[in-house]
Amino acid sequence: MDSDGAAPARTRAATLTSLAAELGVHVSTVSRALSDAPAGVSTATMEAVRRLAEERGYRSNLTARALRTGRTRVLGMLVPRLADPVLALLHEGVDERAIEAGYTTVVANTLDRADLREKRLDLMLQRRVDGAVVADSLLHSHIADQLEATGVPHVLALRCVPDRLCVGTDDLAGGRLVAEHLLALGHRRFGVVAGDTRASTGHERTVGFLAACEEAGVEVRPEAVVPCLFDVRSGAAATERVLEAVPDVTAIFAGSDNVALGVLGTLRDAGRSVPDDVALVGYNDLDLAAALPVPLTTVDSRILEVGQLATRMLLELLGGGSPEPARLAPRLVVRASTGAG
Amino acid sequence: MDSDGAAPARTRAATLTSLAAELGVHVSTVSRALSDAPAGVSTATMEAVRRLAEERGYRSNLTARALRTGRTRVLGMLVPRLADPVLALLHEGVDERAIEAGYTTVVANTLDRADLREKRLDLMLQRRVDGAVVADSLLHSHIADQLEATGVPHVLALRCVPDRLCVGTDDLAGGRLVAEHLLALGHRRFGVVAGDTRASTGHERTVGFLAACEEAGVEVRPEAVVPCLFDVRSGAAATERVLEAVPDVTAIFAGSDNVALGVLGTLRDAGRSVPDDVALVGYNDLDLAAALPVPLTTVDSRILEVGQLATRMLLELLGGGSPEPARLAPRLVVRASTGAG
DNA sequence: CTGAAAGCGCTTACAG
DNA sequence: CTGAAAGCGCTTACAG
Repeated sequence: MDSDGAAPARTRAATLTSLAAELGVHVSTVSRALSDAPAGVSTATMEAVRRLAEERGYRSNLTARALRTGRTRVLGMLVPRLADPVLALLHEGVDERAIEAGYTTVVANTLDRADLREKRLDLMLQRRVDGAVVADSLLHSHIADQLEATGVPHVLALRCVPDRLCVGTDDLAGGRLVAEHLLALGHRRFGVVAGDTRASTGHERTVGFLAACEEAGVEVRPEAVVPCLFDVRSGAAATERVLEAVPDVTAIFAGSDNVALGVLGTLRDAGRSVPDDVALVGYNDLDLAAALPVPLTTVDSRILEVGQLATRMLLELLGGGSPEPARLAPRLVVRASTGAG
Repeated sequence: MDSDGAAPARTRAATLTSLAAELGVHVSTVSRALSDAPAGVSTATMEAVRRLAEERGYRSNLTARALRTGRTRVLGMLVPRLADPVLALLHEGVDERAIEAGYTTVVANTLDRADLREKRLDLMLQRRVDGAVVADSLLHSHIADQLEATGVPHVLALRCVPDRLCVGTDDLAGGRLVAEHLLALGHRRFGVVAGDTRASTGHERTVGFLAACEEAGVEVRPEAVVPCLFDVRSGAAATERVLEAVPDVTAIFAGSDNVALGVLGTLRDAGRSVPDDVALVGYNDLDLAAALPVPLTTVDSRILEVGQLATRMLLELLGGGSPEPARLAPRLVVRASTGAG
């Protein structure tokens, strides 16, 4: 560390004005010469300006530019929790496309708490984000309305809300895929560790699953469907209740891969093996699903694509377009946890 | 979506100037009345100003404030990849403390690639971040020097570099803990799936492990130590080489829990069970370690605390202080994958 | 092709 | 306690 004593007096950063002064031209000339699409600037001055800018290590001040142009080129992103691998992946898709388009992404954890969400959203608005990707919607909350009221352009991602611009996976179809797979294998006694049914994801996956069961004439008792948070611990606890409700369960549908990990732990502690005693299906197809000692059958929910598409739609919105809501088709990925392989 | 036709002409956002005009006072008065520590403002005007601000939904423009004050109150964060749960956790610690202190965090993935790192860092500097937390350092790269050259205050986190302000875990000690644990269990034939040894984390964990083995008079052949990336797939591939080098291996040290997941997959495919045939130890103690069907012995590397501390140090730096580098003590967490329980 | 001016929204010494 | 002015660094019509 600074073992060489006091930091050297940091030289003031170069500005358009300082460059202009040094070159003896007007600041507006420098601005034009350095702009992405230089219009009406002689090649000679352009070269001179760019050379000096390079030499002085000039870096444009995006704060000043934002104030002047009224556009920050910053996109906000609201997520329940970025440390959840599903949201991390979504963020990756969003950020990738944002960067490509010259935008910076700012992400905030809201932990599905209204108070935090409000604070973080407020801060984003103070920072004047040009738009927002919102991935923490709950079905019966007012977040979508609040957002609408702020007037900031936004698109919901992953978790949808009726009648709102949203991009997600078709979770109803995903739930159906799981049920059809398990029914085809001959299973009839089901448990559902549903994940968070306040969110459209957990809700629709469960509804799709149950609908397919009903159509097949297979009853799933209400007590066999237990909601929980989308994390390992909560999934493990919910599984205990499922086992109480359906002691002779032969197949469990978990609302996410993380939840499935919790299910796995509880089954292990209960002395039941997968898939011999109980078949297990997760959701999302995270990396870990394939890596588990017993690879997990799951549904590829195309999170990365959802993130990319959400950004594309948001940018379209910012450009004055009217993007259509979208639901990507989920894909069943069969592995050993349902007896295959 | 906007089924109700064209968006309503969005009313221009309130500004200090618009509030001042409406109240018939000077803009500077409004600014003072709304400041966090209002100095020299009558209670009457303060109340009037705040009431109107509330009514008009005034939100201060942080972009303008930043330009004026020369401080953005934004902290940058450079990580290899946020979708890696270790970095996601680090970010959580950083962001938590940053928010508390009134700062916003901006994070960028550099994928351990020099070109991306340079681009993302440059963008951060154009955004005039007040400081940066750097978690993507490599031992023999020039990133630390480049950062120093930019003059932006920064602290390295997790991955350290000699003679630089850094906060991380004592990975030498962590590697030793693992070796001592396995030696005490009687193991003598080791494999190391080291993770990325270009980073201090992977490097020091391995060096600590080998040093403890050597002191115990136990030889670990060079071919038994295989570096890889800190992800599942790369860990799985490296394990194959370890098994070739030491066919009768009885214990494997993985440089991270994710790498351990890869090891697990390869052992499974090779028909070797954990812990009966091979004992396995990971590193980081992510949530998934405890949740695995065979719970994973690992080292708690206190990632969240590292992130919190890194921010604390950075803020201290910004305040003119001279924080000391820090290395948190790691803790061994013994579970079934090494035969316990 | 270049210059001069205005202004984005704020804060902060400086007067009074 | 309040007002008036300056200025952060930029961009963009408007002249010439």
